[in-house]
Amino acid sequence: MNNHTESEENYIKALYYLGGEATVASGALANRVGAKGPSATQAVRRLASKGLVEVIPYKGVKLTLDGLTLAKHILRKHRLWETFLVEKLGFGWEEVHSIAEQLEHIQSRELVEKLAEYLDSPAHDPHGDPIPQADGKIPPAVGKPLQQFPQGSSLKVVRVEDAGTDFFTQLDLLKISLGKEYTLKSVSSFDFSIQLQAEEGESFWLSHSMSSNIYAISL
Amino acid sequence: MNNHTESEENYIKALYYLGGEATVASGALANRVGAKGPSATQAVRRLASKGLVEVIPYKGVKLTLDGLTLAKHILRKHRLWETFLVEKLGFGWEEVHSIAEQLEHIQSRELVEKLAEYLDSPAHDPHGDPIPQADGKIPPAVGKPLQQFPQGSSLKVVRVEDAGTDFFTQLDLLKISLGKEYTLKSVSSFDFSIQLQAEEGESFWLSHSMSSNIYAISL
DNA sequence: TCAAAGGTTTAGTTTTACCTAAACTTATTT
DNA sequence: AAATAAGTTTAGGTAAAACTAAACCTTTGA
Ligand SMILES: [Mn+2]
Ligand SMILES: [Mn+2]
Ligand SMILES: [Mn+2]
Ligand SMILES: [Mn+2]
Repeated sequence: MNNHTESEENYIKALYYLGGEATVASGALANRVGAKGPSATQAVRRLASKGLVEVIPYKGVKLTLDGLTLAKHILRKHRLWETFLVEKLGFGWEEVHSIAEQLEHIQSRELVEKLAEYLDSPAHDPHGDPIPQADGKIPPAVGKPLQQFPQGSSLKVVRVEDAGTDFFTQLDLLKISLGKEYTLKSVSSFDFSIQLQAEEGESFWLSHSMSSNIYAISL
Repeated sequence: MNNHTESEENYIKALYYLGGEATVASGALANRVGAKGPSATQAVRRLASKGLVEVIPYKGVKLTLDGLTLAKHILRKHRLWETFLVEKLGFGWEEVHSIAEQLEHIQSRELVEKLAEYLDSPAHDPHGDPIPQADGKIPPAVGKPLQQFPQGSSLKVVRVEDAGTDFFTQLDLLKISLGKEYTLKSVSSFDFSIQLQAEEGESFWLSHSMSSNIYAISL
């Protein structure tokens, strides 16, 4: 009941990402793990025989309680490792996801807890995503997309979507990072681009595709 | 030419452990990786097709230059991770080997080098074993077994053999660790046990099986 | 020298994990 | 209600990585 392959764990994590506790179509699952339909059908059957998921043929797949617990544990490891890579090793936030994709499968309860302690039991990873805690509780996802703030608001960036390398590069070019504070000067009603103004320094415009992946709280 | 499975890497590492650049019998290899003969024969054929080893049927297997390079790189990762686990996360030196056995397979050149830097480019792991450097060079293995010191020598413990959990537990009970200095008071000619005396504190006896796994340099 | 012993490889299975092509369900549209 | 489209599962393969049993080399000792 405890030893899972890397492939199994990736399916479990995908299931959690796509549906949480809800039912997910096998095609969506296959797509998420980068496999074809029949591979997912088979994989899901292996998982069912281990009690990690429930399958209703032609209807969909759902995590069991055991599956849910495992999913959150893997996500915990993924995000702790991302935090380690950025905070301790000095990686940029765009580089860590693919390495954490490997590290999340390392099996050692003691390692996870020692790592968490070493990082001061963080509640959020370098992208602002909540890190599931050892007891399975998940801190709330903070912030809302920049669009949802009215003109003139003071806000602080607290989270960014993992929208690929180019997105992160653009963030770096614009010197946007978690914790930065801005005033939302204006919103274009033509293309929904947004003008931000930092404490000191000139203001700049953000395209809709950029701003929709940036989350903030108001100050 | 660059992506290897965990199994492949374990065979390569075993080959290096058993023979270095020399030829190794398939049975010894199988034994080392915890598999049966036929599994090793097959594995070794896969490795040969990737140019990592040379096989002469019924004679033995040998690492190619590529294989040797890979072996040292895996060992580098193994020992860097062991160092990390002890130095940064506070693991005991008996706990780290099995976790490093997993971590050594994480693939990211950048991660290895950032980790090494974070640890101040150590030359030796927590057991005193040399860590292969990025360029493939291997620092000399330091120390010689306690038996080889004459009575009255002043010595410093610099390395211990990985002789299993019970050995490490015993070391901990006796408060022996790397860097500790002792005077070798006497050697029993009956059972070859050794009497050590720390700077301050009472002296104590070490059985031959203990002392033969402890390496030191003279001061 | 040649026959037994020991070690290695071959042959044939199993499980995981992927694939394509074909068959089958379900949902939608006429 | 029937036909089509979309999505899912079945059928049949392949490759890695392990196993057991049987055949095959090599070495050695009578
Ligand atoms: Mn990530
Ligand atoms: Mn993964
Ligand atoms: Mn080790
Ligand atoms: Mn290993």
